[in-house]
Amino acid sequence: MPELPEVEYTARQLRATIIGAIISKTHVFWERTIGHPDLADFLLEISERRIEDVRRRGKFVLLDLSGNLFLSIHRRMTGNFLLLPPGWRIDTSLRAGDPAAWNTRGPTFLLETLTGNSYSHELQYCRVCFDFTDGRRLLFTDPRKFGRIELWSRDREAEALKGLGPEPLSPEFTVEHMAEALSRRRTGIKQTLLDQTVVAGMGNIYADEALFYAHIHPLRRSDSLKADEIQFLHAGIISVLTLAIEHGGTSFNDYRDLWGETGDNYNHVRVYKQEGRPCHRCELTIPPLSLFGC
DNA sequence: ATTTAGACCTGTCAGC
DNA sequence: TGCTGACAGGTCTAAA
Repeated sequence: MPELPEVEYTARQLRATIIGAIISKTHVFWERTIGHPDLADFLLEISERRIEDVRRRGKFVLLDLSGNLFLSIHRRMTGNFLLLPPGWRIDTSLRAGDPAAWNTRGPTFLLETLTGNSYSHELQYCRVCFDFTDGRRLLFTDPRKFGRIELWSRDREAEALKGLGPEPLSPEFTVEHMAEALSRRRTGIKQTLLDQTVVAGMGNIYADEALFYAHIHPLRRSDSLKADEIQFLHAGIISVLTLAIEHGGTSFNDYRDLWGETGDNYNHVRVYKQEGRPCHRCELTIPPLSLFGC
């Protein structure tokens, strides 16, 4: 479940590897992965585009393309990128629309040179494949099919990304902004942190971690937080995200980097899915949510 | 305007 | 062993 740090890390890897690459052909194996425009226009418009830049906004990876276009890619739960070197043969005979491609687990890849390699599990779930003119391939794999890829004109970026709140690691993310947003919410503070209009890029892991940092219970009503608590929480969000980026993201099960490797922030998580383990702050073990203490 | 429930998906896992 | 059902997880839409 990639959140901001995982997306940032991936964006950096893509920036270092695919800027300048030209898309020669795109294969779509699960049509609903393409969210905009419709599939026919998507395939028509993306052909022969050069990748000019790689950006990140919230949990979106943005690929700027020649012709004033950009791709927005949201991995949702299980989406991942894989960059394959030249020489991999894949069976592209299955296309969106083929019952076999729609109803089974995905295309069959013929891996002549790397049989039994660590990628095989991922390849089974390839939903979209971008072929580059230099022979490399960028795959979008996504077992649960929730991920979305959209193609937009760059003048319509605001429309494509509408509803996204401030970037937590930029100056636009202020304590004042958070205080204002929290004062209008009566739900639990964790749920508010997951609202992308409040702050872009937070998910389950880093919401939990930031709240632990600030000594705030996840179920506290958002509008009950005092000024100093909001200040701590603001600092906690920035701290846990920055640290996680430095560690290359957190892998629990699905997250992989561009080469199929797991991140190592798992070893730095304090509370997310840590029930029953020793607390980093007191001598007790971490209790279930309802009893969350120190 | 905010909040909640349902939909989208499929691998995993507990329980039988 | 094999089956069933619950569950996870981010975001969007419709309904409250």
